[in-house]
Amino acid sequence: MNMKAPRGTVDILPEEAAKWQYVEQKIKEICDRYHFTEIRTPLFEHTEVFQRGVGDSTDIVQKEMYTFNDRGGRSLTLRPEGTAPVVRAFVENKLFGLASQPVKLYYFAQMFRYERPQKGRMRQLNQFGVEVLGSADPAVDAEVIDLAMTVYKELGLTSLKLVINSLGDKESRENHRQALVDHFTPHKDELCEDCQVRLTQNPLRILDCKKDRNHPAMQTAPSILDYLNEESQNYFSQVKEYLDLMEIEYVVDKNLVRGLDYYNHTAFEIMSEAEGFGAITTLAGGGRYNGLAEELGGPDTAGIGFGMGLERLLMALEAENREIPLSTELDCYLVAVGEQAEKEAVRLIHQLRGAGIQADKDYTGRKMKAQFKAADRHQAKYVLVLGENELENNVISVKNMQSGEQTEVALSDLKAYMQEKLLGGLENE
RNA sequence: GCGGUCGUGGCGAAGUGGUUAACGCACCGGAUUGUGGCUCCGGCACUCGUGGGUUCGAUCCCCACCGGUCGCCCCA
Repeated sequence: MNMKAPRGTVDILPEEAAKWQYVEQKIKEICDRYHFTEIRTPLFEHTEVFQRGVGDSTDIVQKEMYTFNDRGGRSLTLRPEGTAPVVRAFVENKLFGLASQPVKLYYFAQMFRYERPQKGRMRQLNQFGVEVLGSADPAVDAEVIDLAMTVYKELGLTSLKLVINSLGDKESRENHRQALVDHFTPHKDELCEDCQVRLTQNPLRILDCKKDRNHPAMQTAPSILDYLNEESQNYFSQVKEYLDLMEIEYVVDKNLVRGLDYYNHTAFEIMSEAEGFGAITTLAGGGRYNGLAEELGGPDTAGIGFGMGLERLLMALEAENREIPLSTELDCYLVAVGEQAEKEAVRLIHQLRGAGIQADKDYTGRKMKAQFKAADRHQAKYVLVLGENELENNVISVKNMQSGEQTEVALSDLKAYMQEKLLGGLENE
């Protein structure tokens, strides 16, 4: 019997989940400022969406997808990335017809990739992502990159590296592809196995092969940047100009290729340079994908977006020792002794909660001393003691755990008293 | 998919082919018959990842599997 979480998956427990909430809330707030709105798409799609969208020759489609047949014989796939589903939804729901263009979307979603897990690589992973459809303005490329960088910066990360490149338009890509084939074919036997396959399937990918990195032919390989036609060159320089205007630092890496077929023009990656971050340094990656909507059955629509790994974001925050502000205090803990008191406690606690006050009590039958310990553990600001003495007089003892002061309050006044103490004025701490 | 390494209580961590598997933290109870953070005392491992095998006997030896971890490939 295997009752463990499947390989490459993890449970996010309350303490950790609080960090996620903080990060997600912060990101949503930034999206709001950039005027992006949320989209939620299904966890799985027809397999063809990814085959056509992401590309058959990609690693994702070839070996990383969680694909299964449902009871109706349909081939479905747990989404391995976010762009294809969002573009599919854009096309299917005819968002290209909306009055407000471009359509600026963001999502938080689980992704699934069948890979060998390691630090920063899960089989189920969480991504925040953004997609802008309906504009081929280079300022949008810059805006999307700016948004990603802003998320990291506002969360406190500093050891970042933004890498950009241009893959050019269709014509530029085809010319470059041919040049690559011509260049590497004479050296085919000297390349690694993977690259020999890439030579015919996707020669562009040879450029970011780490095994063949030092091959002499690599140094002299034709750069995409030399094959950009005028329009593509112009586009790329405008993107860079906008980044410069916003004072966003970047480096151009002509070997930045990105693994997915749909990319053209702008491609970018954001990496962590924090110490001890591990072998995997990519925090987010994205690019432009003009033509993808058409590939998925819609009108020719320009698009750009990125995916940001949230596990890796949390790791980066950890690596840079960024404290996540978490409130762990509890307003009040109710200590009840005796059967009657227990009953009254239930009524009171319900009342306090209804008044906007955090309240909790013991449910394990602990003695008074142990209940106080529990209150301490929960970092309760106040402990409300209800025992026989209090019940007799229709009062409750309110103890300030920090000062140690304790006073009696009439049961009928408790709600108002606690509201005053906890929610009343800013003068209370 | 490939290679290295690891897998003992809630957590951290000793340990030996052979009767009761150290210790620390946490937790529970008591000293203190209604009050926390300190101290003292006591309690807390009938799967030592799982399944086989070797052996008179295995947590410790061997094999397989599962999982973690680090790296390769590639990516978030």
